[in-house]
Amino acid sequence: MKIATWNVNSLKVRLDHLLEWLARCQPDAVCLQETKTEDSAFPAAAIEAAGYRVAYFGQKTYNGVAILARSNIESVTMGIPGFADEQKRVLAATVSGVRLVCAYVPNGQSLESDKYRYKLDWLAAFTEWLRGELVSHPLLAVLGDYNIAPADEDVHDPVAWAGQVLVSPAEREAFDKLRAVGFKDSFRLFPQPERSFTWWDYRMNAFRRKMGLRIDHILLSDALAARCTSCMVDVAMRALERPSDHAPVVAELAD
DNA sequence: ATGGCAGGAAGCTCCTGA
Repeated sequence: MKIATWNVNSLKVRLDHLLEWLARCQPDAVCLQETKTEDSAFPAAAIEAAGYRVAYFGQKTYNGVAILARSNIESVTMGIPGFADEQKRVLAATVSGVRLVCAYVPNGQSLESDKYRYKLDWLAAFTEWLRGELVSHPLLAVLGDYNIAPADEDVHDPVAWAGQVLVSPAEREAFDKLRAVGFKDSFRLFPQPERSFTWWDYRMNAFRRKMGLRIDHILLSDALAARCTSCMVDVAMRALERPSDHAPVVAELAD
């Protein structure tokens, strides 16, 4: 089973890229973030024509998540239970017996921002929810845009980024705490190229200059990590004309 | 020290993202 996560930065703008990528990559399940699309405008027909079923939880302008799968999408839940949130950032579903959580973690904007406090509160609620989910769903994968670069090797210039949002100690502690619930960062289960990133700023030719961050992740429960045979970043998607600023991350699970 | 690129909504400019 091939599972993937991709922040598309507007599904409307990226639909052609998505369809081409589905045909080339042939993932069994995909978690999308930043669809920026109201449910009434979700391009379900085009995606279904490509052989995928869809579940979506979106809003206008900001946020929005979706799960695509080649087999049935079951037991769909939206949001973090018990955490009041106007922003549509979490969608969970079961596909082929695997529980998938699609997450768009808040950005935080800056350490001084109210949005940073929201990010940390959000991560605390997310982590406690997943602690329970792991008990009821041992085959659990949490895929998404975490907006956290877990370690300095995930940052093109750790000195320049030190103390900023996406790399701050409190955010990394929150990521470590989530991992400690019982997840492995699938990307780090395998040797990887140096300077592997999943996001590059649109400005300053950041992609061409390899100035990126690794902030999109596929976390796997121990039972799924034991079945994981590969994890890679599909960098080619960032090199296209009018790309998303994020590249997909793809993991393979043995049957 | 600042803005830089992109998308969306609104509407000819601003907010947000990361």
